[in-house]
Amino acid sequence: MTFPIFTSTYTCAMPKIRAENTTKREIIITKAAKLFKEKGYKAASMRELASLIGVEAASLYNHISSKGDLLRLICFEVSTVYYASINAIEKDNKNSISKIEKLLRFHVSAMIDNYEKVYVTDNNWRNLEEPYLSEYRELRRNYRKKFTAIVQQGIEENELKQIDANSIVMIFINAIGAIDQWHRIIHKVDSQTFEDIIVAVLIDGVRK
Amino acid sequence: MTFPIFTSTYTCAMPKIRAENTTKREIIITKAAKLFKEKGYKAASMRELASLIGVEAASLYNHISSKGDLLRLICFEVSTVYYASINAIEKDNKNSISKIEKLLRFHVSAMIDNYEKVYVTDNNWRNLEEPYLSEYRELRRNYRKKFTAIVQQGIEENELKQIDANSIVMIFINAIGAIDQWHRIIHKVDSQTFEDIIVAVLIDGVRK
DNA sequence: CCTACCGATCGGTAGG
DNA sequence: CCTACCGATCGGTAGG
Repeated sequence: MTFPIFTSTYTCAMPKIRAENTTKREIIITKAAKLFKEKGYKAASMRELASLIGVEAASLYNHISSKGDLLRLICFEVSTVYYASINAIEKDNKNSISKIEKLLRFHVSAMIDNYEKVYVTDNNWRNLEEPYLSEYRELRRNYRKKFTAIVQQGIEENELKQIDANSIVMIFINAIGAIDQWHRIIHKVDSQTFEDIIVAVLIDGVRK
Repeated sequence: MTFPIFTSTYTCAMPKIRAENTTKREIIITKAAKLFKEKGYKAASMRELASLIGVEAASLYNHISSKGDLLRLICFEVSTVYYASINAIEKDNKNSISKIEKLLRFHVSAMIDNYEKVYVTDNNWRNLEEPYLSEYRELRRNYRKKFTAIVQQGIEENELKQIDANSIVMIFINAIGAIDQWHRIIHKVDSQTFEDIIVAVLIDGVRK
């Protein structure tokens, strides 16, 4: 069996959010993302994080200020990367479908390359404390608005079906979460194939 | 703007998992689902649950045996409903696309009608304790296998694109989670329209 | 259904 | 980076 299908207009290799962990602080953040992903933010304890790193809990506080701070750092780092991507794509003089494809491929790549941090952000941002919670919520809302505008453009230019653009964006953003499950299991298809499948299914699903 | 599109083959009205809460025990379970959804299982406390119901925390234990038991009851109740649905659909003598549509509509309806319980199950089942965790994991795996078989049938009968069936199922199951976001916001489209959109986008996305 | 209370664990600080 | 320890909160029990 083969999985042919979609001619990629873009290759969209997204680098890791950070190339290598050098400082102790960065090691703590990375390990925290891994632990938060496995246990959930609330269920993860600073004592367990410390033991993963090989120090006592109290020692963590020489490098970071609190547990909530770890979550905040992760969420806003991910958000920054997402904004950089959509801001660049918005300025493209491409048609809507090309922009959407590029954005979908970015989402998939980001999810694969920065698995833990993206997962933690998507699933635990509600645990942020004020004022960061409100700030993050606004970033999220605004990101979705930008995404919706790109879809709306495609509807108006008759490239896409006449469907509510907001609904499409909600479906797309959720569908991409499938990568999480792809990541967990023995991969019957490689990451590039899976990316192609997601792009093909979603774009053909809205294409006129 | 209108949202035409998909001719529904099935109407698939799924009733609420339980019609009304009569016993105190059922009230506790329902309120627990609501609380677990809002705060997450770990972050929700039995004291807060008790106060929502108007009793002291200790009094809860006259009706349920533990916090973990509440989660178990919710997850396995949802699972039972899902199995009833897919077992019925499997036996249909319909083509693959009709079965998939019916299944998608069931998922959407179940998510809308039993919002809190389905949400809690999808997002908190990892907090189940053994042996229930293993049991639930197996149920989940097996459900997905049934779903995949229906998709595979469509691929082999040339109704669907030649794409890895597992990947399609992962995308579908995740995409349906969009209802959660639909549920949170001011509804620009009603639930029936949103259901139609999801079905249209996903089925056209895999249709040959 | 309540009061009273338990042992455990949490995030975080003081002080060195 | 550690030991020692804090106040708070947790799930749950005893006893009535």
